[in-house]
Order: sequence, then C-alpha cells, then structure tokens
Amino acid sequence: MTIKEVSEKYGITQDTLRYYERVGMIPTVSRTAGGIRNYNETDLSWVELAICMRSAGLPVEAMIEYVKLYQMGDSTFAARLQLLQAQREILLEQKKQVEATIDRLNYKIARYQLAVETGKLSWDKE
Amino acid sequence: MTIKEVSEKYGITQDTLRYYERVGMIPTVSRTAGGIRNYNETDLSWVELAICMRSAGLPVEAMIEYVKLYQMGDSTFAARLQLLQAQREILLEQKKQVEATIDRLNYKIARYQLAVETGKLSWDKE
DNA sequence: TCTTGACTTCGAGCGTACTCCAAGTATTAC
DNA sequence: GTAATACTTGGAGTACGCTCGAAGTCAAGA
Repeated sequence: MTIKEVSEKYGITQDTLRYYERVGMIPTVSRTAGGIRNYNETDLSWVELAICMRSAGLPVEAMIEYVKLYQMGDSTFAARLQLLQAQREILLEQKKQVEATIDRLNYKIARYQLAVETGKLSWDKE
Repeated sequence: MTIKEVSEKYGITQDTLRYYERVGMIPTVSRTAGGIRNYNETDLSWVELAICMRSAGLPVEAMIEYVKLYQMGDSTFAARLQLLQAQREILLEQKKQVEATIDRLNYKIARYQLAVETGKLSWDKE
C-alpha cells in the first residue's frame, strides 16, 4: 500500500505519516526496491495504533517509548505493560474531565435555550 | 483574592492566569486601588470555567469568542448557545475517541499481563 | 523611611506536533 | 525516451498554549 493510499484510508496527511516514522512513533515502514514506502499489514496496524493514541490526546513521546521497548524484544514485556497502564490512567483522568465539562456545557446550554426563548438569562454570572 | 491565592486554589500558575486574562479568555479581573489583581466571586467563576474548558482540551480561541459574545450583551444569547453546542459536539466526539483508546489499551494490557507471567506474547503484531 | 518580596506589564522564548519547502529520485503513461 | 506525477530525505517554518525575563511599581513589616 502506498503512502497516498494509507493517508486516504486514515484521513491523515502523508507528511504526518512520514513524521510518525521519522520520530520513531512507528517502526520503519517497508519499501519497494526503489526505496518507496510500501505499507504491509504490520505497518498498517502500527499506523492505526499511532492514530488511535494520538487522537485520544496521548503524547507522541509515549508511543516512541513503546516502539523502542517493542524493538528491544521480549525482555521488555513488563516495561511495556507499565507504560500502557500509565497511559490508561491518563486517559481515565481525561475522560473524567471531558465528562465534567460536557455536564457543565449541558447546564449552560439548557439555560441559554431558555434565554433565547424568553430573552432573559436566569440568575447568574458567566 | 490575590493572584497567588487563586493560583494555589486551582493549581495553575500566576503566569497562566495573567495569560488567560491578557488574551481575553476571561474578562478583565478587578483590581485594588494600586492596580493589583483582586479576584472577586465573578472573576473566580470565570477562572473556573476557563480551567474546566481547557482541561477538557477545548481551544483557548473558543473561550475568547464566548467572552466576547458575553460582553456584547443580551443580543448574543443565540450565538452563545450555538458556540456552546458546537463545543459540546467536539467533546462528545473526544469522549468517544478516549473510550475507544481505553478499550484498546485494556486489550493490550491484558495480553501483556499474560505475557509477563508466561514469558510469551500471544499471537500478534505491535 | 527603608527594605523585602510580591505584584505589574510587555515582549520574547519554548515545547509539542505537525506542516511545508527544496532538491533530488522513481514510476507510470504516452 | 520523455514528460508528468508521485515519491524520497532533510531541514526550516508554523500554530498553539503557555512560560520566562526584564524593568518597574506596590505594600507590609522593622
């Protein structure tokens, strides 16, 4: 699969794909004889993982660390486990924050819906 | 309440508090006769709102826009409502992403827990 | 009154994560 | 073979959200 196809498949620019590879967020992608990227199944699953992590807001650095451990082989299982657990903790916290903010927005939205109807905002600040 | 007290109350630096005010993410904070920030109830509720939005990952720009509309008065109720709804949409999407990534991490963590015990990672890639 | 430490503004600097550009190589269509 | 297009690397540039530094002002205690 060419870089163009991959970029279209995942809705991410080719520049970003090259960037991910360059900084080590995914392992080096396989190439054609001419040196052109030719993503195989494994490459794609790394890309997918990277996109998943990034779109949840996890730092690039964490993925780089994970890839490094992966490349060091079976002796890093425990370290990888620890890394994944730490990232999960961050996300659980993040989820809480997002939910709290959604609640807050819901409250404000309800008040503004009333305000738009009546022309007056009920008792308040901000 | 002084800027120092506010920064300690919310676990945010004084620099950040000044930055939020400077860029218009919160309205101008009240001052003492000497020009020193003296946060009142209303100022605090703005700070709290700003922190809530930011910690959920919403852009500074959205809060600036909201404050601008607020300062334009009652004629902007509908616009404010729309802005809040748009931000909520973003957060609902963000929440989905975070949950998907947590699920993925949970799966990987389970596999690595087994791997740490057995010394072998079950059938796979990344 | 003087000193000390916290406050002020303004502008510059930094870290993260891309994003773009230049110069060159590879592949495809004719 | 040649043109057009897509790819390559390396490095520079950008956007966002702070974060820091400099130079000066303010306020509480000795």
